[in-house]
Amino acid sequence: MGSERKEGTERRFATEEGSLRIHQAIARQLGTAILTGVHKPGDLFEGEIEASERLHVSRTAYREAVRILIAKGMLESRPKAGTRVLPRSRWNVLDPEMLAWMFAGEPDRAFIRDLFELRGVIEPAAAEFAARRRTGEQLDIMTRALEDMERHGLSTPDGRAADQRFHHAILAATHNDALAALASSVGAAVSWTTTFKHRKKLLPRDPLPDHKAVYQAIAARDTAAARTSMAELLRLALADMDLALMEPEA
Amino acid sequence: MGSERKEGTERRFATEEGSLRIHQAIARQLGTAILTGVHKPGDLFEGEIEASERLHVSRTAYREAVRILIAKGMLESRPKAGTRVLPRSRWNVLDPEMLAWMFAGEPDRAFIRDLFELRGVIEPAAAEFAARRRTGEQLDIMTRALEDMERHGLSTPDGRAADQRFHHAILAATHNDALAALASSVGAAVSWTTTFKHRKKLLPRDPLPDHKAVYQAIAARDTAAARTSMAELLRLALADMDLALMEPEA
DNA sequence: GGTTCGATATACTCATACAAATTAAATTTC
DNA sequence: GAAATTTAATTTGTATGAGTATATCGAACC
Repeated sequence: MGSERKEGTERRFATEEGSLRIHQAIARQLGTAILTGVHKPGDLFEGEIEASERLHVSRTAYREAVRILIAKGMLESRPKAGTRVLPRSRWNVLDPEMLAWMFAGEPDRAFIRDLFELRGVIEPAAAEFAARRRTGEQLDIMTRALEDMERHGLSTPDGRAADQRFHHAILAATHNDALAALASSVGAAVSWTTTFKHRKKLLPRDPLPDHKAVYQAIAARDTAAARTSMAELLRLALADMDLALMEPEA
Repeated sequence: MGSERKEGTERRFATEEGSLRIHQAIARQLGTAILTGVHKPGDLFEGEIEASERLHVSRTAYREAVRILIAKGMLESRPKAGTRVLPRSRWNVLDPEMLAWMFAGEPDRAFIRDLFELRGVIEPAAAEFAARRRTGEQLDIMTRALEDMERHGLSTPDGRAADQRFHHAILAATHNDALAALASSVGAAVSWTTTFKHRKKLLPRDPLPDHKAVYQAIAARDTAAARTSMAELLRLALADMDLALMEPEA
């Protein structure tokens, strides 16, 4: 036991695109397992030696993976006590990487609802701040994003990326780092919306006019209009979303 | 070179309270250095060997520290390219641990302002949701928190902890995990408010009536009143805060 | 029954060796 | 001479084994 590790080659893990270091791959694997409920809060992990052997990685790599998850509030580890999953309330569910893990698989519907509710709270206010504080450059970014959205349409990845860029630009234009930090969370919700709606083949409404209304309000520095138009955009998006979430899985 | 490591004892790092593992202590040290601008975005770190030797820790421990900071979006590392500080926009500034590092030292005033603005966006909405969805148990928690606040006063650590518990309970009562994840961010702002005001010796106003108004609205399930009373609480707190921030450092 | 104390399991730290990956330079080729 | 290709060098990444520190559990002891 110990001479079985001699190949020494091909130690990479494929993912959707590109490859990850081992520790990162393990972190993703464990993180996903926790998010999907394989390991529940309070559950105790096996020891480092067992775990690393079972996963066919070194203790070093495994430990670094665990460090990552601890940094995200998912795990806790103490000598003798072991490594255990923390209560959900301690997880940094807004962490960009964690959101990526969630949305790589089939994300929890309740959490999508929560994320949408958060959008509803954040984005109208953000739009108002953006209307007040945006620079010319930031407006240019929104202009281009909107153009790209129109050119590619929301059915293409390029179009969806442009959609995200638009919302991201608004948050950046608030000139508030704390709000801007929520960009990835909002982005995850944005991307999921169109993905979901598209999968359901129900594109009942062209979202572009809504976006343009927001854009024009921000361009005109009309704070009140920015807020209300963004709220309206979200209200409609949420309605579509709720409709999609109601139905059983395709 | 190599026989100098023989003592083998007393390898702990003291902090305000308790002790940290080495990797965590290094992570805190590096994280704080980045937050205070010692290492700026784009800056390249020294190599792992140099760094770990300079800090008198093993490469393993140093690397685990770096993994933590990477997990929080502050660093990036690639073979040959080295380890460098990411742009501020990539930092997870809402991460609880990161907030703790910030507020251990003298936090950036601009960021405090941002955090307060975030509170202004989040908490009124949260109060409204809480008024609609709170359970009896959650209301009990608020009740006790308010009692503790009244008993201890905001000048004591116990009182301030109760203040945080109150706001935390409201976020929990939204039954929205995404909103609840912002508890630590809001909490940091809450705690800094009273600390700051107290340091300045300007306690012009008893914040308890404001809190009671919010509490009663939530207890009565009056969503509109919950929102407006929370907004009012924050408006007043912000006014005090701005006043304190205007003045030069004591 | 509570308290102290010791054994034990577990994560933590260290040191060293080697592998992989990426950048940069050197070389070839057109 | 410029572009593509190969080579080399540097840095992080992974593996392994030995030893340390610490929290928990159980037993002995008030």
